[in-house]
Amino acid sequence: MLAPAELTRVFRARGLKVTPQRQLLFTLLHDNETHPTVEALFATASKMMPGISLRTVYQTLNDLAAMGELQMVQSAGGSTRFDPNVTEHHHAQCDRCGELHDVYVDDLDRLRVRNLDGFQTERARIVFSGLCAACLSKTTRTQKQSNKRSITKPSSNKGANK
Amino acid sequence: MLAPAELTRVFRARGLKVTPQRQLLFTLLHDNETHPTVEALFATASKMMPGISLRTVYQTLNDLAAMGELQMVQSAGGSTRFDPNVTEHHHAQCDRCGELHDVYVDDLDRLRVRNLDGFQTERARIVFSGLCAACLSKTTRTQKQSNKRSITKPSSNKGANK
DNA sequence: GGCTAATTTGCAAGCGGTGCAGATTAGGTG
DNA sequence: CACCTAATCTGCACCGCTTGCAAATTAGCC
Ligand SMILES: [Mn+2]
Ligand SMILES: [Mn+2]
Ligand SMILES: [Zn+2]
Ligand SMILES: [Zn+2]
Repeated sequence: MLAPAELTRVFRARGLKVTPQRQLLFTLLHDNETHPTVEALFATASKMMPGISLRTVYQTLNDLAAMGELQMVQSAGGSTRFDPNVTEHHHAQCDRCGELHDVYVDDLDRLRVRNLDGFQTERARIVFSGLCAACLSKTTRTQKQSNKRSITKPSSNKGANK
Repeated sequence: MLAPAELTRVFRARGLKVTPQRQLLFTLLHDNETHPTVEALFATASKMMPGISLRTVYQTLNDLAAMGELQMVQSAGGSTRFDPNVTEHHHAQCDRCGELHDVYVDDLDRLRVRNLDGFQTERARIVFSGLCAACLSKTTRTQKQSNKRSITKPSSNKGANK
């Protein structure tokens, strides 16, 4: 997602108004890696701007998503999450705490996929699930670590974290 | 999912009753590759057993899912789909007609995943999206085929379809 | 055939999300 | 700066999917 100042420009250029509600959401979303739900954003926004409407949060997020500034992510069973990271990436979701973490896969096109006969693939989304580092350490602190094998071998990770 | 006769045995062994409603759903689900929604199953079931309750369909499907006989698949925006294929597989969803097709990936563990630091992956689910063969042919029949490249190269597919 | 716990059913209610219409306001105009 | 108007915000009703609940029914055991 673009920075608030740039979004402001883009909105005005399109004849869209830059309201205080929108400005607030721009800043709440910028560089936000928590994959927040509408409710989560509404809660935070309400503290800073009492009276803001839940409807407005829905509206603004949908608009941003339609503009390609946000990605919508449906995680099982819950409400839609919004992701200002619109670069190609995937997610790892913790079975215990439910948090989503960004992961990056470079060699997706090397996958051998069977049974795709005739299907023209445009995108692929991967969701890994398991236990996040935080929940894992809470578990192994008390109980002996079972030797489950990861189904993915992590790459060396050189320069992975910018 | 087990065959109806075997499910009957399993249910009785657990002290669960094998009602006509359950038996009907067992057969409707067996070898069903359509990834039906509750509504779809309810519609079909209603024709064969007028008066069956939507609530019962929900109940039974949830029970079967909890027993590991069905996989629940959430596809964006709609209702949950149920999948009697509980072998490890993935899905290709058509952007136009919404249908889900099973696909198989053998070399998932060869993926290089960055940023997984500490996450213990148990499962990975991939959803490919694009256009299915049927929708694609309807499109190319009228408009010149754009030379979009698939992001996955299909494997040779020898013996892929059992 | 009778008993009883499991199941089914119908309906109300919960939850996430959207349609709508009246009140409000950003931002352009003179 | 005051004014105008289209864009926006708000509150509320409502929708689609799913679950909770309790009364009525029934499978499976004796
Ligand atoms: Mn993300
Ligand atoms: Mn499937
Ligand atoms: Zn966690
Ligand atoms: Zn299609």
